[in-house]
Amino acid sequence: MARKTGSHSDITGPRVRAAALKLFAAHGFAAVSMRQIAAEVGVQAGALYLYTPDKQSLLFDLLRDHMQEVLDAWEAEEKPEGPVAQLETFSRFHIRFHLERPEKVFISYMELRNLEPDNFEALGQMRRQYENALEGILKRGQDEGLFDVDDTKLTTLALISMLNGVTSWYKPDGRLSLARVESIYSDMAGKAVRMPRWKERQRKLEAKQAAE
Amino acid sequence: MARKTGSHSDITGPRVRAAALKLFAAHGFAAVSMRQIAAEVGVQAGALYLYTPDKQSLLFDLLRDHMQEVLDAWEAEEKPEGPVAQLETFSRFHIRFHLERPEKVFISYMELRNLEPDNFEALGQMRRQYENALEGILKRGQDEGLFDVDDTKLTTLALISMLNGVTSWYKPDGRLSLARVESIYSDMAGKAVRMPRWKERQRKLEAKQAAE
DNA sequence: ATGCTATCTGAACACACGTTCATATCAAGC
DNA sequence: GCTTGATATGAACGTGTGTTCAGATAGCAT
Repeated sequence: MARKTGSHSDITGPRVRAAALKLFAAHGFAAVSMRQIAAEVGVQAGALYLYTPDKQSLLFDLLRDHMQEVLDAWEAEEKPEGPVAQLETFSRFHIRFHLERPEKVFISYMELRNLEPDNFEALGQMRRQYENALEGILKRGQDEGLFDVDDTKLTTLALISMLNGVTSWYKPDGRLSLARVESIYSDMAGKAVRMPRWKERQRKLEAKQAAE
Repeated sequence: MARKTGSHSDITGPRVRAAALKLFAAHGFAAVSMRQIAAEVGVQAGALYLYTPDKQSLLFDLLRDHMQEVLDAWEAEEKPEGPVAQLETFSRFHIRFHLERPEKVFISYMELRNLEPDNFEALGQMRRQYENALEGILKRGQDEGLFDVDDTKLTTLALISMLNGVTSWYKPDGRLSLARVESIYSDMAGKAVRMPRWKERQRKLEAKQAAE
């Protein structure tokens, strides 16, 4: 018995990806079998190969599509003027976007090592592109004397690590609302890099003295 | 041919754990076979069972021993007076300790889900104990008006996420020295939670006005 | 009603898995 | 030198793996 009513490629295809995402996130790529994925979809294992050439592609497609989504979404995000406001926008965007897709984020940072070298490299490039968006903000802020950052590359990674951490404990029905979490994190990020007022005053003072 | 010269339990046991650690960190628990571990040690798969009851215990023992090491090391660490200095000590300790054991840290945060429920729970308790050390510092700092933290629990997790992130990019022979990384991170952590001076002044002002 | 094609089944392939165990080998104690 | 016990082998067990494929089924076009 094949081809049940209304069961088409357009339906099964997405369901395969959804099942793979769910199971990879829960148990890890290596620990999930094609038969488990098939069972989740309600199909035999052989049928999966109508929708993916192999297991590895199933993982890679999920990761690549996710990263593309992140990049597109950040591209589309309305950006305010000035590094300080932009950093807040980035922090809030990152938290919100990632909390809305916890499983994709999870596998994106967990399963990279299960990718074959070529696929790994492709993903790494996309990730670096995203990191550069944040580093650009930090650099501009530093040039304008608004941020006090020792090393922009390192700080970028530190901030992203911090923001990513949210996915490992946040529960939608937990103690804190999404809006609250957004605020707290973007606050911490801002404070971690902002030029302290006393340092700014000192800088101006020194500039004055040097001019005399 | 068994029992080669000088080949004893005292030698092979640690070598088994070392091989398991190395391979689990590189490819993930589920993706590593007992035969691979045995090959790394230079022994047949069957011999591993003289040193571990099963594969799961191999993982759990690694994770538990690591967490115990962390807890003991922090216990032994000399702590200065005052939350501000203590936070710096904690940050520096965390960075240093974890960068010296990148593989153990990696599997500690990656392979938790491969633990059976009981083992998972045991590990979670140890981890919470460590987090409480940091949260204690934040709480005292907040009580003394030195820190400006919205939610100590959330901030604890955010800081630890940030500090942990270092393990995913740091290379011992890279651009930045361990000492430099320590400084940058502990600096960011401090700034992220410290009470800003203008806010402190405002607080004192308001207290004065309320007294009138 | 018939044929066509997209969709799926179910069995099979070769291989790898974790684990067990009878057997062999060596180092040390008497 | 012989026995003993710790340490290892290597084959085997049953189960599960990713993947392939001939054949079955069902909806659509004619």
